[in-house]
Amino acid sequence: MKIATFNINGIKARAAALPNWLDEAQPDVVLLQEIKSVDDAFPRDLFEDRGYNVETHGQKSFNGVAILSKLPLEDVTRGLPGDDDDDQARYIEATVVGDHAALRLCGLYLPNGNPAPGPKYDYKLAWMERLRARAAALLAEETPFVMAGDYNIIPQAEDAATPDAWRDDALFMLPSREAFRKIVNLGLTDAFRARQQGPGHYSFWDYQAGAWNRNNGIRIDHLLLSPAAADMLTDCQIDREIRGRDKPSDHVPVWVDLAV
DNA sequence: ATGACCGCGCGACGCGGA
Repeated sequence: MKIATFNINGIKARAAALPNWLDEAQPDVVLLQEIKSVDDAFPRDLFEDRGYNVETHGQKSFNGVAILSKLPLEDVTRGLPGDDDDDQARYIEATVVGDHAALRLCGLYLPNGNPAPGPKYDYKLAWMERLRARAAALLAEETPFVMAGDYNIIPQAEDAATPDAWRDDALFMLPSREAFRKIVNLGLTDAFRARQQGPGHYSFWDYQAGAWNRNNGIRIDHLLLSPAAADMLTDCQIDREIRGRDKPSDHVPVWVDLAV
């Protein structure tokens, strides 16, 4: 089962590039972030015509997550537990049933957190603690799961082309990386690092300052696997080249193949 | 990060109905 995460930076702006990539890459499941659309305005037909089931959790202008799946999506839940006052659309879960196992899909768009310090940074860290609690709850249930999305976290210096430039940024500051490690250290596997080592692997390049042409990227889109899901891992890749196409998102897809 | 962007909603604007 090929499962991808992709921050598309606006579904309307990606109405051509996203279907093109789907037709080529043929993922079974896609966790989308930054749809920047309310549910009613999401162009479901684009995906239903290609055989995908569609579940969205949108809001006006900002954020918004969705799941596309060739398999039926069951027990869909919207929003990250732990704060009833949080009205930002950043989290969605659903279950797919494979040949051997049921798999919980957790799609997330973790807050950027800049400027730091400040209220946006406090929100990021609080959100990460809620995500840790959710991962711990799923582990306690022994539900195999994939927690994937735009984490807005550069885990290590090797995950940035110019790490010194990010030292005081909310994506790379020590408390951010500690909060990320606290989630991983529950027993989750960073799928990409289970398959690939070394520097130079990125999932985001800023639109500004020729970042793509200079390969000034960062790796911030991650798929964290529960132990049972990690045992099913057969591949993990970054579809880097689509960043160079017409009207690209500033992120590219990252995907795993799981023998579910 | 940075020389270099992008997407969105809003409002302006044009249009049609009162």
